[in-house]
Amino acid sequence: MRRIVIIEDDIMLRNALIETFSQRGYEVIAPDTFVAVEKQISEYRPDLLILDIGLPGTSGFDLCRRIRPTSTFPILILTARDTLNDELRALELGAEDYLSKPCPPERLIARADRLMRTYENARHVIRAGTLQLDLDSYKLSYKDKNQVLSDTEGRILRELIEAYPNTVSKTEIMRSLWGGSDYVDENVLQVNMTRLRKALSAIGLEDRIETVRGVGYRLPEGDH
Amino acid sequence: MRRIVIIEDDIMLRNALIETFSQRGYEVIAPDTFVAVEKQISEYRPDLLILDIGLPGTSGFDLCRRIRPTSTFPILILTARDTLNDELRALELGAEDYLSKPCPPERLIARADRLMRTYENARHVIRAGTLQLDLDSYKLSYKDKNQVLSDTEGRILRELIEAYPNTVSKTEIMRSLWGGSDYVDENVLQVNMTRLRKALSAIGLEDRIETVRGVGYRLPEGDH
DNA sequence: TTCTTTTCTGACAATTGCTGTAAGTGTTAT
DNA sequence: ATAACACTTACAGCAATTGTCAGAAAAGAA
Repeated sequence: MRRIVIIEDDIMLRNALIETFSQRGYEVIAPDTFVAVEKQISEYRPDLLILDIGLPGTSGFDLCRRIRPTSTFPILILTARDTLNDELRALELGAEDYLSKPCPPERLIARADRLMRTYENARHVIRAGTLQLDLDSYKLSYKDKNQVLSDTEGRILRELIEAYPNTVSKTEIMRSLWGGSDYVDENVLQVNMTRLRKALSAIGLEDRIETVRGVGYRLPEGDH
Repeated sequence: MRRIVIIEDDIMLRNALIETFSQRGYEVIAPDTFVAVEKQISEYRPDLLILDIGLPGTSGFDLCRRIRPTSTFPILILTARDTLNDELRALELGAEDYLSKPCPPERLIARADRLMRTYENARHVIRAGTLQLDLDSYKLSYKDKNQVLSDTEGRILRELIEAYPNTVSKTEIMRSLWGGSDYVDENVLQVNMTRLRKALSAIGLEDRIETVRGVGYRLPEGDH
């Protein structure tokens, strides 16, 4: 069952949207408070986010900007603000579609369905900025370049991406991949970090992983 | 450089579109005849297809229907037909976006850019009906299921998908993968076909590959 | 500047997965 | 019934992966 998160402050419209999509067999989550909601949205791991722009205490533009760097689900803007500039701004911020209210339910459904279908393959992809990792194949994509990682390399990079932009401790990585360091030498992590860094270099991602001495590793934020 | 194919019968509009996108640095191909044009379109391997609906001798709907089963590029409909039913029909046939004329150039560009960005990862994906194969990782996707194939399995399936729904001869597959049968036993193909079929079965694709006795193999059309 | 701690690197060997060969079985057409 | 074609399983060799080892390099503390 696919999950849709709806961020809409108008109570009647929100309820109508919940009804529209629930009847179509979607699981719908529609928070009624919107401050600092982006963490919740990411945790819900929706297949689609339907987002209004005018929200109390924040704006859909701000939410979009904060969500996009790590999300792999599409964002559909549904708003009463009908100017071309607003539409262009939303698309620039990473929204996939921009619809004006009022919108006939069948049109909204058709566009929503199409977005979820297009993003079907992104369900197993995680990302950090411009770097994406497919969790089934450990294929790493960055700009026009791709690199298939080995299993161990892929699992390490996954830990870093899922924590982006925070630091992951060596202890946590050792626990996740080898169940701790009781049965393997701790150097196994450093050796595989070297191999992973070499693979990243092959597609132009030199120095993408930062060592935090005495703690672990992280993918810094920035122009990547 | 990204390539855009434009299918538009109105000469002035076609030229305006060519100018709009060429100035943005895209390679633009805009045929001026439209009968049996879908084969050309597929051969161009565009990053985006911009398609009118009203065309002499055919319709954008028909083109869309014929192109979609094997394409991995997005289709953006640009039309004067402004009814909700036409939009729904186009989306149903697999179009990714539907814009009405007249459309401000900056809006068209923004939507086109967003589609090409979304489809960035599809540049290395080929498909046959509902079956998709990533050419970098040989990850096979079918409905909600995925399977990473070995190198040999992937290369064989690629031959079949690229020829879909036609038959590929055993000779052609042998030539493509092993340079013919001078240096390997011909049974190598049957053995690997068995392995490939086993991998397809793992994700619900029993009997997807059809043997054409004395000739080769093919992926039939149908409800797959 | 020196010393200690931490991290990195290259080489090697063991393990695992891949893949062609061989032999036998099954299917289809004559 | 027979021949031709296709499929399947097991085996062995090869290639890729991955942990260990030893030494080098880098960073921080004294």
